[in-house]
Amino acid sequence: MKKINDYKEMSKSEKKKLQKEKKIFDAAYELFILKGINNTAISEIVKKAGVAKGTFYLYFKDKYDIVDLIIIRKSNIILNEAMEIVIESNIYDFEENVILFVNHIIEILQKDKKLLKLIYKNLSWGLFYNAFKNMKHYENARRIITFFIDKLYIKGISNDEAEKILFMIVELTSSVLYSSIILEEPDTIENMKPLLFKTIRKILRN
Amino acid sequence: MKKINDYKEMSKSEKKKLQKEKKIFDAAYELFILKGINNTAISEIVKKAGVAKGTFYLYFKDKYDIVDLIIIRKSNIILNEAMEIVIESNIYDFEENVILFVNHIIEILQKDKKLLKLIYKNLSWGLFYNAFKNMKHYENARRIITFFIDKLYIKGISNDEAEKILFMIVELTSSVLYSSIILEEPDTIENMKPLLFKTIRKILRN
Amino acid sequence: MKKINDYKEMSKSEKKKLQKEKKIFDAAYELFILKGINNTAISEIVKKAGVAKGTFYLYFKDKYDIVDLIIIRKSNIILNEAMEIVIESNIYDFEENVILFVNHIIEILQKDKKLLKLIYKNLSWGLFYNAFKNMKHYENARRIITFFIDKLYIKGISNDEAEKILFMIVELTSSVLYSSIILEEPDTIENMKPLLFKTIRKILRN
Amino acid sequence: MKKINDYKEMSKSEKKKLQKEKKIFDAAYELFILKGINNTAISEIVKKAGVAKGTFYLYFKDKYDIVDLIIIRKSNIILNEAMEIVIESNIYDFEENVILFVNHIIEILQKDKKLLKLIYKNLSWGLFYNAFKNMKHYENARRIITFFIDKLYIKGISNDEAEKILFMIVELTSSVLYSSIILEEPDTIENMKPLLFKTIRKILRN
DNA sequence: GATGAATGAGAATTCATTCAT
DNA sequence: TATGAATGAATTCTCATTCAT
Repeated sequence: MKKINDYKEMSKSEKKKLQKEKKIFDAAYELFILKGINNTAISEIVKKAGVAKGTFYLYFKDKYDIVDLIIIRKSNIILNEAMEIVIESNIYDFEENVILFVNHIIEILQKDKKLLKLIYKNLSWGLFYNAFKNMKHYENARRIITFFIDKLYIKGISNDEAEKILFMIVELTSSVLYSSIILEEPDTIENMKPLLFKTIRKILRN
Repeated sequence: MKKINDYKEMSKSEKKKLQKEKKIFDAAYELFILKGINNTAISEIVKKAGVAKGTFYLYFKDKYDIVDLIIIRKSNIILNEAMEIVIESNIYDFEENVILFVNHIIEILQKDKKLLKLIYKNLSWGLFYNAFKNMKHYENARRIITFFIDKLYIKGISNDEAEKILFMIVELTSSVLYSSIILEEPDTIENMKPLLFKTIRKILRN
Repeated sequence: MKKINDYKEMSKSEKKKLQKEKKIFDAAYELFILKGINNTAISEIVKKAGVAKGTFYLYFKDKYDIVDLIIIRKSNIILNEAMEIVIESNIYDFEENVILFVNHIIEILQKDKKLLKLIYKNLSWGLFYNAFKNMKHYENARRIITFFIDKLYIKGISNDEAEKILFMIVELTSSVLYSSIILEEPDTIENMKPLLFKTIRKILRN
Repeated sequence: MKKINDYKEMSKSEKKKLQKEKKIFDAAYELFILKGINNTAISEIVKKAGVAKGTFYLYFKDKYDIVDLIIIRKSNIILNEAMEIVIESNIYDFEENVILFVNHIIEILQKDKKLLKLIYKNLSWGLFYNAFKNMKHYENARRIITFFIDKLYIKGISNDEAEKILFMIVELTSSVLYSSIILEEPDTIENMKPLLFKTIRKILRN
């Protein structure tokens, strides 16, 4: 079987293809962030990417195909960074771990409002969860999920329930993030944070 | 200022105007529910409403103008119903009141998935909250919000914090509702309910 | 009920609409004749007609909508002319009538090869026959068909069979016309004519 | 000149070429039958054939190049079969021979409506007639044509006229076939048959 | 000979908005 | 007020053909 990651072992044309895909992906990402998905025409994407219109359809089904990819890839990066910080902190209290984790995500998305907007409006738990659970490329993200679920299991919570708790924390966090960062409702993220963390702690306790 | 509610006191032409507005509103609602907002053209709305295209622009700025109205009006109805049930229950435990309240909302939206979809995808806390807080027509909804905030105040929670807690409960509930009813992720609403209620109780406790 | 033909009684806007339809129709006809249907873009039609692209779709479903109209209208004109000639000839022999009739059609289409091409390639008996049989506007054409069928009835041929014989004469004639005029195969129309007439006579005899 | 038929004497690479051509031809035929010519893209043909896009252009000029080939080859097969039946019948009455011949063609095309559609819409007498008259590969079909013309010659009809009569019978038959089988207009093929045969007999008689 | 990635012109269709009536 | 014909920019998507490998 062909190893996907071995960029070195790829033929020249395969590399070229990958680069072309990246060009289109990057152009789309920038435009989505800048003008929103619905206001970005494919003709703009290909123009920015410097490829022909037809080339777009060689690599993607439509705009929304790219949106899903963006969400998965970007989330993956952020989640990995957040986990990295948790590990490096050398803190072993689970509640603190979660707060640390969430806090990093907040900080990233606070800086990148556009990305937050894009992710929030197009995220579905299924897309997110299954991508990480099943796909080859997202080993790390999968490990994060498992980490949380395992920790809750130790606290006497079934895997099934743990998964649902995780889901609720994610949903609550992303809702609060979106509303407070983008709309500043009901308050700024700075003012929402203490209550959000308090609420997450409550949810994690029995 | 003209009193809006006094339908009886209106002149004939004013009544006609209101009826025309209602026709357009109703047609738009049905179509949004049926085909989604983006897939509904103004030409379809006016056709269904039986008015001319130009007439639409006499009453509304664009499609999204109507969407906001729909959300506010429909939410208002549902919230009032839910509050009615709380009052009629003669239960005076606050936690139970909230659960009863949320449960009714779940049951309504479980039956009307289309409306849930429409509301969830286009709801913003600001729209919702401010509409009820400030507008004449939504006295009841305003009273509900005040009811909750007062109850939390008695428990020693500041109005400001109470409002945020309310916000979080609303956001969490709507996220869970949407995901579980529409996508059945991470599980059906029936299976999510116990955990959702448990979580809400946790959030309400100190 | 509104009389369709009363051009005089039409409102100004109705007249305008009719003129616009005519403009598009005429432009399309000329282009179809000139370059063929498949090689004519709607953008060319509207450009030639001097209207906006959207206007096209206000009057016609697509290109082929116009093709059908062209065939029916043009056939109607030709058939009426041919019948006129039969009547004016004061010949009362049925066989001669048919030959006279067919001969006129040949002469018209011999002069207008482009129209022949258009008609032949897109004609279906159903379109043709039913249009004349049922539509208000084609009283004369209907009367022609009835005339032939009646004459054959007198000769002891059932209406049903008469209709089929008519169909075969039409099909044979149009095939021969198309092949001989457009492709000069197997011979020129002049050289085919005698045999075609002979064959038609044979078909009409018992 | 290279003998085309000697498959055995071909070099390996020549065989390979022929096989590749056949693959493309077969794929195109199936797709044309299935979806029509205009709705079949070259990319689909090569995909089905399992060759690269560029390869198509090594063997054919365009889609329509293949269409002509299909018509000639398929017609050839059908005509040969029909002739076979005439010969095997041991009937020596010419009129009966023609009817037998036409009847077989009807039966084949009645079973293979798709092929009928393809052939009819793209058949021109010239293509058909000249292919059989001149090309090496269609000796049998050529002999059939000669057979009919000879028989008519015996009846005192010049070769030239005989050819035209044949043409008219073919055109009439194919028109009736197409219209009755595909469109069921003016009636089903079963109901048209008696009249078609009667008409053909009339045409053949002096 | 064979490949298939890349091209980009071009087609059909939609639809919010305007404005003369 | 109300109408609805007209607009035309904008968008998506297709596909025959080329050409470097």
